[in-house]
Amino acid sequence: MIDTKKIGRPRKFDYGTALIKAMSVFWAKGYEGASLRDLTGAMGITGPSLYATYGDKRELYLKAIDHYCEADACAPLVALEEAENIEEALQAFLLEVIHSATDHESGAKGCFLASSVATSIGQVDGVDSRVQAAVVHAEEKIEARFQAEIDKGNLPKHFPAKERASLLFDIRQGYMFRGRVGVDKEKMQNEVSGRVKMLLAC
Amino acid sequence: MIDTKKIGRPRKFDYGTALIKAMSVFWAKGYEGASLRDLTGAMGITGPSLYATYGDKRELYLKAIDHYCEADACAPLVALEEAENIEEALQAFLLEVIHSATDHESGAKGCFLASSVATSIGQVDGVDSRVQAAVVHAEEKIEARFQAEIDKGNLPKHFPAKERASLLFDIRQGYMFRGRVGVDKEKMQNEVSGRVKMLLAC
DNA sequence: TGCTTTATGTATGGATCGTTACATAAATAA
DNA sequence: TTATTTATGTAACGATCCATACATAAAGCA
Repeated sequence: MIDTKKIGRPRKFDYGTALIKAMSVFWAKGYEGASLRDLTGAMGITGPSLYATYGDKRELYLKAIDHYCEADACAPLVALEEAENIEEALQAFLLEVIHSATDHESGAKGCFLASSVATSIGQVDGVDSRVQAAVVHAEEKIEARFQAEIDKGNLPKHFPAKERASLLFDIRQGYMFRGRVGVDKEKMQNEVSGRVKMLLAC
Repeated sequence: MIDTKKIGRPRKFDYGTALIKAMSVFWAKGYEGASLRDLTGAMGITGPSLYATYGDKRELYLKAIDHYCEADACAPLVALEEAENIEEALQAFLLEVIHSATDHESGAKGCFLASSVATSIGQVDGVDSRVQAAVVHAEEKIEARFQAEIDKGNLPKHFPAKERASLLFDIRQGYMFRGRVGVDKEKMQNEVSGRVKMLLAC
């Protein structure tokens, strides 16, 4: 039931593609560091098109954050949920984190939320609640995976699911920061198996 | 041998105090978000005084980063090194991290390097090397503390000092990010003792 | 064919950005 | 005192910032 026919002149660019380009600019340069010239240049559109389509700079920024939360941020969580057993799940989660921290297709390093958006917390209306929601959402997903393993009997009943979930999320932040700083990818990968064992120890 | 007598009109403000004020502004607003108006206003000086004393905006920024690395960033490391035994050392380190992430005297939240400076990596000349050096320095200090305990026989010879050092640093990053986001301080403190046990487990 | 609707490109608005001349003030040195 | 040195405050510079007015172009609808 998607009505592709719309009144008026059709836009020449793709909404989502241009939004991803905008996200890349914000990711690399931050909110204040990303000028309208940078944004329109990367998006391949003019200023008035940007304002007509996305609103002002702040609204474009919030839309970029929402896109990151829906697309990029959930990739490790998907890997966590899809793996067969919990050990493979944690391994896949961390490897996906390292991958996105060092080899993101946009060329930007680290985590968009941790390395760029965090700077605008308390500065740009609407950012705080989004970042807080992203943290809660991720930790809940991780905890749910642990709990599912407990319920299936693969982890002991007294396994501290909540504590380990927040620990895994903190480890994620550590990897993301090191990715931004430029730490060698292989150095991070070598640590993964040892950390997985720790996360599952009782 | 400090020669307090200097030729020329003496400056009306204290170099270090004003630098800390500048750091607070950069910390809260980021490099691009901190305008010269913001900076001079917080520092209590005029534009020309700022340029004559610290150089341009970028040089002031780098001086603020250096100050943070020498003063604030090392507080948890000092706590780590001064504590009697390794368990108390880790506890003190993490509590100091949480304290600085949530109750820094400047009013800013999180870690200056992780929450603000990270955004300017690859954007402002001189930032990359400073952040990389800070990471290496911190991990070396932590590893040295572990190694000292191994040498004293308080930790087994096969204790993975390097891996645990980088893990502790990643946990630090996690706490700092959550401080920036606004996670409740007590929630973080409650996790500390459990994490200390994990960090020392073999 | 108009009429309406939406998107585009040009061109520019006022505000703020970082930075610097310039003249003045306050200290030491001769 | 006079000369030298350094810091201060005012005032302004060109550049860039985000945002928008305006006229034009391209679609569906009547």
